[in-house]
Amino acid sequence: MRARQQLLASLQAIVKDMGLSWPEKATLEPPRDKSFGDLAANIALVLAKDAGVPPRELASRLAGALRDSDPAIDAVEIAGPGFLNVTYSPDFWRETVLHVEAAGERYGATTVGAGRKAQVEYVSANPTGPLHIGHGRGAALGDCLARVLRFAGYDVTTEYYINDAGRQMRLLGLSVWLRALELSGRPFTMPEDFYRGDYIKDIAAEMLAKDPGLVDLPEAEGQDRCFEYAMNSIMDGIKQDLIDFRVEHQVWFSELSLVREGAVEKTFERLKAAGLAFEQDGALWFRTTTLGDDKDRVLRKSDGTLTYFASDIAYHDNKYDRGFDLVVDIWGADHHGYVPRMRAAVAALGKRPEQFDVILVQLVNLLQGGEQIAMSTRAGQFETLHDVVKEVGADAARFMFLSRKSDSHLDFDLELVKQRSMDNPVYYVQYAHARVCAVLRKAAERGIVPPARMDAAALAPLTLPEELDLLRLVDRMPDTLSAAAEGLAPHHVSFYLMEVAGALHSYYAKVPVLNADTPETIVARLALLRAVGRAVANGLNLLGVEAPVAM
RNA sequence: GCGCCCGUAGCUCAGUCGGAUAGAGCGAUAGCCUCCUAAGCUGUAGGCCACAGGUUCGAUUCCUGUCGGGCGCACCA
Repeated sequence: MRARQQLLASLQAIVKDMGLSWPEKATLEPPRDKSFGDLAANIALVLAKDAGVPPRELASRLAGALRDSDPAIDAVEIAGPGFLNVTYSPDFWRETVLHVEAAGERYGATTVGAGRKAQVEYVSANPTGPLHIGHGRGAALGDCLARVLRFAGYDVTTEYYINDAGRQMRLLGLSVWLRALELSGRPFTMPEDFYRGDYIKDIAAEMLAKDPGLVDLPEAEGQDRCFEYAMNSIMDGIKQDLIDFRVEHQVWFSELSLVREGAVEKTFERLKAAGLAFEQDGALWFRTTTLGDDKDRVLRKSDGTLTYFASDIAYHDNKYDRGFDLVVDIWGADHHGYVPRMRAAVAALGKRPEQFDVILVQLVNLLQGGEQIAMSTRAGQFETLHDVVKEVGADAARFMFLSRKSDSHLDFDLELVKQRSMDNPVYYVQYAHARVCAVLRKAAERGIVPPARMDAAALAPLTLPEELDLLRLVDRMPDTLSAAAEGLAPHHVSFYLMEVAGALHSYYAKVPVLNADTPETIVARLALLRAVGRAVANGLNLLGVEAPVAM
């Protein structure tokens, strides 16, 4: 926000001149009530004690200095216990259009990330079956967060961790193998905990069609082959589902590769050297209790196999080795008990707590017309991400996922998501963009095209309160986006867009653009709409939602 | 039993580092197309911010406790 930055600079200079230091608790923010001006500062309240002056008196001194310091400021008022309510001039707000025009597709981008390397790991579902709706939420969130972080100046890498080394994978191979035996009429017994989904049978049938001799192989080799084939087949499906959902992963990282390269053993040595690993009851333990966990954790089980945790530590070690300053993991909320031990691991690797973040995504409740759809293994009921995206479209699904904060439960109602109402705000926002485009298109048909770069003076006809409101909103965009990045909270983007869309629809209904009184007013209003449309388009792009030019 | 998350309008949810009179949509209800896209706009009703204490100039926000809901508490992943 230009206004915020400018005011911050002015106030900081004034406070410094008074021989005082800028307190951390000072805030500058748009007040709830518009009559309180454009920005409210609590600096006098926070600083009063240090200055040894009552808040209102300090506020009065600051106000005087502020009025003299910046000609763009129209008014400074002292309110309540000592707030400074600052109002900027209409000219100042009109310049917002010029800033949008200059920045174009980059409008809203900031440099708060300062080029720091960040990694976002998300989805990372075991390749034992297709992605379901819950994975979709994590996928949308991770993908959007990556875009938001990039826009805020981070150097972001997106990654999917493939758990291809554990017990689940052996079980997958076994399940396919047994199905293959079944399909070939060979004797077999199904254990309790094998994978039962129909896709397992499909994979087995597919393998037999290509190689009927499969079932004649020795058991170990057959199961190995089944595992490899099944995993690749399922991973291909997962990758395609993610592509269809417009979700990007730049790196596909194999757990098995860590084990094979000895990275896990190397990590063990590291922990042992730090005195954090010990043997007990035939197992290798990690003393996470000294680092905030509530019990110690096993790394290598007494049967010699590794725990998932062991390779996950090695994986995170690998991440930091690749130079990431910030590592963000997105997990299902049912894994929250795993957080303390991972934090302990990161600490053991010598990293600061702020270099590691976990976003826990709450579960998704899939509904149809208010009725809960059972997430059973039974096929056909839109339980997979693929089916849901096919049914409601990527735009609506993404927007729905991204308009809740991640730690609240999400009711995903297929009927509502298909509806064109405010229950499904994606249309509301997209419609705002389409409307802007429609007006600009119609203007062009009449031969009216505002210059790509407006002249400041040509914006003077923008005097209505609604127009200044729109400009203030657009000016706020960079702040909103950087807050979303720093808070790892993409839902701020969605809410911001709904607010902008609301202001635009309201303006559209109330103020004629093409039928304005003078040609100068028409051009100025077109330029305003174009700027608002640009802001909406940039925001939608961060959500990975299309900004249609017509609806 | 212990730990984490949640509790804000009838419903679904926002509310940033503690700020001024508590926010939106849906639903309810009353209106608005001779005029740039009605997938829209304008009004009205609707609140003990779960409850009780504490911290301070000020608490929906921070702390403690209680109640209610969800999820964890593996040599599973």
